[in-house]
Amino acid sequence: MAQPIRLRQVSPLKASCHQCSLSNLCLPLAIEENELDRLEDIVQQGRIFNRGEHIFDQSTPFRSCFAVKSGAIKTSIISENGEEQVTGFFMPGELVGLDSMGSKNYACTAKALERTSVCEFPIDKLEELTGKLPDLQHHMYHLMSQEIQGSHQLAMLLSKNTAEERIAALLLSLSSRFQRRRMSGTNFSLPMARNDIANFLGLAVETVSRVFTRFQNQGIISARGREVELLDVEALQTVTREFARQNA
Amino acid sequence: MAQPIRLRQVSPLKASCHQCSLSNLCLPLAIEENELDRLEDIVQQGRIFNRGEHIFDQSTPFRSCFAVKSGAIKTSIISENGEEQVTGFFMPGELVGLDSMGSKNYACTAKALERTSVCEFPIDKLEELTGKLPDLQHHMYHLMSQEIQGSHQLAMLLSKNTAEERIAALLLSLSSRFQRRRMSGTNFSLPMARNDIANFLGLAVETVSRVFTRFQNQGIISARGREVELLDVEALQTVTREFARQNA
DNA sequence: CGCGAATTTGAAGCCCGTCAACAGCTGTGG
DNA sequence: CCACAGCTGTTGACGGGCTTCAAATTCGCG
Repeated sequence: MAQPIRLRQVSPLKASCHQCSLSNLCLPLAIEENELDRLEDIVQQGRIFNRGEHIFDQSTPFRSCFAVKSGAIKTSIISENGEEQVTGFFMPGELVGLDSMGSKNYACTAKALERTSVCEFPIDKLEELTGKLPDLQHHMYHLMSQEIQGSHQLAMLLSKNTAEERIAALLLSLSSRFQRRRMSGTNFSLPMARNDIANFLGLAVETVSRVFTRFQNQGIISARGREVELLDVEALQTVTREFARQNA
Repeated sequence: MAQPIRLRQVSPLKASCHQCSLSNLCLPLAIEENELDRLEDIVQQGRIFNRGEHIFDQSTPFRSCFAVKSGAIKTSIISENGEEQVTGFFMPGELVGLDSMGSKNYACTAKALERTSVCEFPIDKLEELTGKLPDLQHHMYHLMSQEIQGSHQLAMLLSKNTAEERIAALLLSLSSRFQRRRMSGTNFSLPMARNDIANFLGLAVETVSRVFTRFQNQGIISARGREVELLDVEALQTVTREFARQNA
C-alpha cells in the first residue's frame, strides 16, 4: 500500500492541471505546456469544504488564492458596523481572492454555498512564478481587471436598473456561466439562497421573491425553490435592455 | 542651445520621479532607489490635457496606464445602449487604466475634469518591468486589488445607503484624498459637476442638489457651486454610520 | 414527524425619480 | 456694454417602486 500512495502524491497531482476539465477557464489558460508544469508545482489540489464552511475570513492573513473546482462560493465584506455585503458568487473555473492581492489580509470572507472543492495557490509562490512567466503574469492582470470590470458592471446594475432588470441580469449571467461548463444554460439549480441574491443585488428578500413569481406568471421562467428553468431567454434579455430603450 | 536641450532630455526627466511630490502615492511607492531609475526609463512624463479632453476612449487599443500629476480625471463606461456610468474619480497620485490591464482594449473612457497633467506608462514596457522587479509587481497587484475593493465599497454604498449617506461618504473620501496631498481636508473645490456626482452615486441630479442644501441648512457643510467647506466632519461621519446604527 | 429557517404573500408608507419651472453663471455676438 | 442663448444648478409637486412590517406557508433537516 505504501508505494501506490507515494506515487499518488507525485504523479496524479502533477498531471491534474493538464487533465482538469476547467483548465481552459482557470489560471493555466493560455500558458505553454512546460509552464503549466511549473504552475502545478505550486498548487495544492483537492481541498474540500462543506456547505457553510469558510475558505478564508476577512482580516486574517492573506495566504492564497483559490480556484473553484466544483461547488460554489460566495464572497462578502462586513463593514465596521456588521452590515454584510455579498460581493460575488464564484463558480467552477473561477478564481477567488484576487481582491486581496498585494494586501496583508484578506479583503473579504469566502464561504462555501454547497460542498465545494478548490485548488489552492499560495500567494508567495504565485507571485514568484508570475515574475518568471510573463504569460502567467499577463493572465493574472487580465483576471484582476476582469474583476474590476465586473464590479463596475454591478455598480451600474445597482444604480440604474430596476429589481426586474437586476434579477434578469443575474439569471442570464448564471446561465452563461453554466453553459461555459457544457452544462444546461436553461435548466439549473441556484447555488445561493434568496437572501444572498437580495443582498448581492441590493434588494429586499421580499422583492426578489415577488419578481420570481412575476417572471413565473409571465411564463418567462419556471422556478420551484432553487430549481430554475429559463423558458424564454429572449424575454429575459429584453428585460435587461428594457431600461435602455426607454431612455434612449 | 543644443547642448542644454540634450542634457534636459536625459537628466531632468530621469530625476523627476525622485523629485515628484507624489512619488509616495504613485507607482514608485516602496521601490528601491535603483529600481526607481528603471521605472523612469519607461515613463513618458508631462502630457497635458485640457478640461473635457479624453485621455483614452473605451474600446480603443489599450496602450498605457496613466498617473495623475495634477488636475482630476473621471472614468466612465458606456453600455451598449448609450447609458453612461461614472466608475471613478482620479486625483493626483492615483493610477488610471488598471481596469484594462491584460485586455486588448480600454474598458472605460477617461476624461479630464479640469486642466490635467499625467505621466504615461506604456503597458508593454510596464509589464516587462514588473516581471523583473518583484516589488513593483507586488505593488501593481496591490493597486489593482485596491481598485477591486473600492469598487465593492461603491457597490455597498449604492445598494444599502440613502442619498445622504452616499454623498457624505463621497465628501469624506475626497476630503481624505486632499489631505493625503497635504491640502486642506475641509476646504476644497469639487473637480466634478453635480451631474457626475449624481451619476457616480446612482442618484438624480435633483437629489444631489437637495442633499447639498439640506446639509447646508443643518450647518454640516457650506457650499457655493463647486466650492465646499466641511464645517462638521464628525457629523458627516455620523451620517455615513447612521444607517448602520439603525440596523445593528 | 416536528421545529426552525427560508420563502412567499399582503398592506401601508416613504424615499427618491420624474416632470416642470426658475435662478445663476458663462461666453458670444450685436 | 448689454442682451441673449445655453448650460448648470436649485426648488417644488407628484407619483411610483421598493422597503418595511406582519403573517402565512413551505422547506429542510434532525
